[in-house]
Amino acid sequence: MREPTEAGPDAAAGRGRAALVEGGVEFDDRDAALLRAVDATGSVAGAASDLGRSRSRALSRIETLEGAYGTLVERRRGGEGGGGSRLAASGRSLLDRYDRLQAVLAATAAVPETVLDGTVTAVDGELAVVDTAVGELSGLHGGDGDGADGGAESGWSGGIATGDAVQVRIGADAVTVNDAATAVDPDATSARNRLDGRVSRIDPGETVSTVRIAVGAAEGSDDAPDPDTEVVALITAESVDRLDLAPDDPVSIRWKATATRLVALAE
Amino acid sequence: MREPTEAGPDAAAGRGRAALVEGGVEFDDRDAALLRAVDATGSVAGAASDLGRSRSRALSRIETLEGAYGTLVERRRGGEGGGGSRLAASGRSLLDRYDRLQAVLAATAAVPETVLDGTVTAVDGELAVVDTAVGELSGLHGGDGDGADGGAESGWSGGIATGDAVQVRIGADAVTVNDAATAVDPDATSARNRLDGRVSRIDPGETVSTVRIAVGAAEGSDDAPDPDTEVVALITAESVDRLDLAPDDPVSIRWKATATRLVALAE
DNA sequence: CTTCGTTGTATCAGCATAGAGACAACGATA
DNA sequence: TATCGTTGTCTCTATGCTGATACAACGAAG
Repeated sequence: MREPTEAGPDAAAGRGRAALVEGGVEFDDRDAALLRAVDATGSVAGAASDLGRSRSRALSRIETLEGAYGTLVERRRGGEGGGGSRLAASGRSLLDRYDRLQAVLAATAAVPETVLDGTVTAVDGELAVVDTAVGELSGLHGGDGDGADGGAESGWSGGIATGDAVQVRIGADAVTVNDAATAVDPDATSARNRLDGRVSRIDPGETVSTVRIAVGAAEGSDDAPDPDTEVVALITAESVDRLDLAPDDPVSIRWKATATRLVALAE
Repeated sequence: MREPTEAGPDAAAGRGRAALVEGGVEFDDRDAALLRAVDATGSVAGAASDLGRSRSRALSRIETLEGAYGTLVERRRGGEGGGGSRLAASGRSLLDRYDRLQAVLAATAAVPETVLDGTVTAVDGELAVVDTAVGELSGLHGGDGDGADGGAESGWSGGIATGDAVQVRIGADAVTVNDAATAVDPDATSARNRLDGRVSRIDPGETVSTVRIAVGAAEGSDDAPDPDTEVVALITAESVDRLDLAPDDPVSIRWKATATRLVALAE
C-alpha cells in the first residue's frame, strides 16, 4: 500500500510516533501493518509475503504479541486451502485502539497549542492552580499516584508541588469562544477557566480557522496592551461566521480545567 | 542496562509510548534521559557514566540527534576541568516539547473517552458530519492532505469519505456540562455539538469526577430509555457541587467539533 | 611546560533481531 | 488415498546496535 513516504525527509517533520505498550511489548506500526495484512490476505504467509517480511519472523512476532495482548489471530492449519488465519475480534479492536491513539497523536501534533509559564500556587489532588501572566488558571497534572510515567528512567516527573515552575498547556481545540456581550452565567457551566480578551488575528482555513485572542494582563489600561500573551483557539469557519468574529472584537473564552495540562519545566 | 522494570506486568498496562520524530530520527525517552543527565553532570562523559551507558555511544547518539534537531548540547574540549558540555537552549526547549507530548499522551491514556460508531454523511475539508445513534455529530478527521501519517507502512488511512463507517472519539475532558434549565444561546458559543441527556452515574474522585450522561436516541419516549449510549464527561468535583449534579438530573452537554476526532474503522 | 579530564575518533567484540531456508504436521477437498 | 498450501518449529546467517577500549587533540590552571 501507501507509497514510499518513509524516505521523505520532512514527511514526518515535527510529528511524533506512538505505540501501545502492554506487558513490556510494544504494538508498533509494523505490527499494525502485519495484522492488517493478515486480515487482507487471510494467512500469515500471505501477509508476510505482501509486506516483504519473512514468514518465520512474522509468526513469532504474532506469538510475542499474543503473549502480551491475548489472542489476536485465529490460526488454523490444514483444511481448505491448506489452512489460513483470520483476524480475531480482539485483534480488530486492538487495531481500532491503535488507530484512535494514532488519531489523537496526529491531532495533538496538528492542533496549535498555547503554552504559558507559571508558578503553582495550590495543589489539590490531581488538580492544581497556577499563577500566570493572565491570572490564575487551574489544570490537571499527570501525577496520578506513581505509575504515571511510561518511560523507564527518562527522569520525567509528573509530580508537582506548590512553588514549582510549570508550563500550562492548553490545546487550541479545547478553547471555547463566546460572544463577550452574551454573558454566560458562570455557575451554569462546568468550564472553569475563563478569560476576556480581544481577537488579535484570525487565520482562516478551509473549514477550520485558528483564532488568536490577546489576553492582556492589565485589565483597565487600553493604551498599554500586552501583546505577549495570546491564547489560540481552533474554531470551525462556520462558528467564526456565526459569531461574526473579526480582529479587535471583544470576546470571552473559556476552557475546562480538565482539558488543561500542567508540565513541570526542565530545570 | 535498563533495570528490570520491563518485567512489571502492569507497570505500563494500557499505556502507550510516544517519541518525537524529525528527519527520520526518533527522540526517545532514552534520549531525554541522556540530555537531562548532560544537564545535570555538565559533561557527556559524566552523563554516560551516570546512566551506565558507554560514552562513545552517548556521544554519537547526540551527534545523530543534532543532525536532525539542530544543536542540542554545547560541547567544549580542553580548558577548566578538561572541558565539558552544557545543554543548549534549543536542547532545553526540545526537552520541554517532549515533556508536553508525554503529558498529552498520559492524559489521553488516563482520561476516559466516549467512542460512538457512525456513518459519515458529509465531508467538508477537515470537517465531517457523522450520523450516530444519538444524532448527527461533527468532528475533525486527520486527513490533512497526505503527510498525516507518521508511520511508514501501517496502512492507517486518515482519509474519510461519505458513507464510511467511522468511530467518533470524544475525550471526556472536552465535554462541557451545562444546567439544562439555564439554556445557553446556541449562537453565542463556538461549541457546536450539543446533546440533552440525564446524568446516569457519577464516579466521584478526589478532586475530579467522572460523570456519565445517558443520551437516549428517542427523545419523546420516557419509558423506553436507551441505556446503551452514554457520553462521559470529566468534571472537577467543585463543578459537580456548583451545578448540584445528581443521578437522573437533566443536563445539557456540549463539545467542540474541533475536539472530536473521527477514526476510520478497521474493515 | 606539565597536568588534567574532557571531547573527538577509531576499532573490536558481543548481543539482539532480522531474513532465508528446510522439513514435519495438519486437514478439507478432489 | 493423494494433493495442496498453510501452520508450527528448527537451524543458519547477516545486519545493526551497544558496550569496551584505546589514543590523539584540546586548552585553562598551576
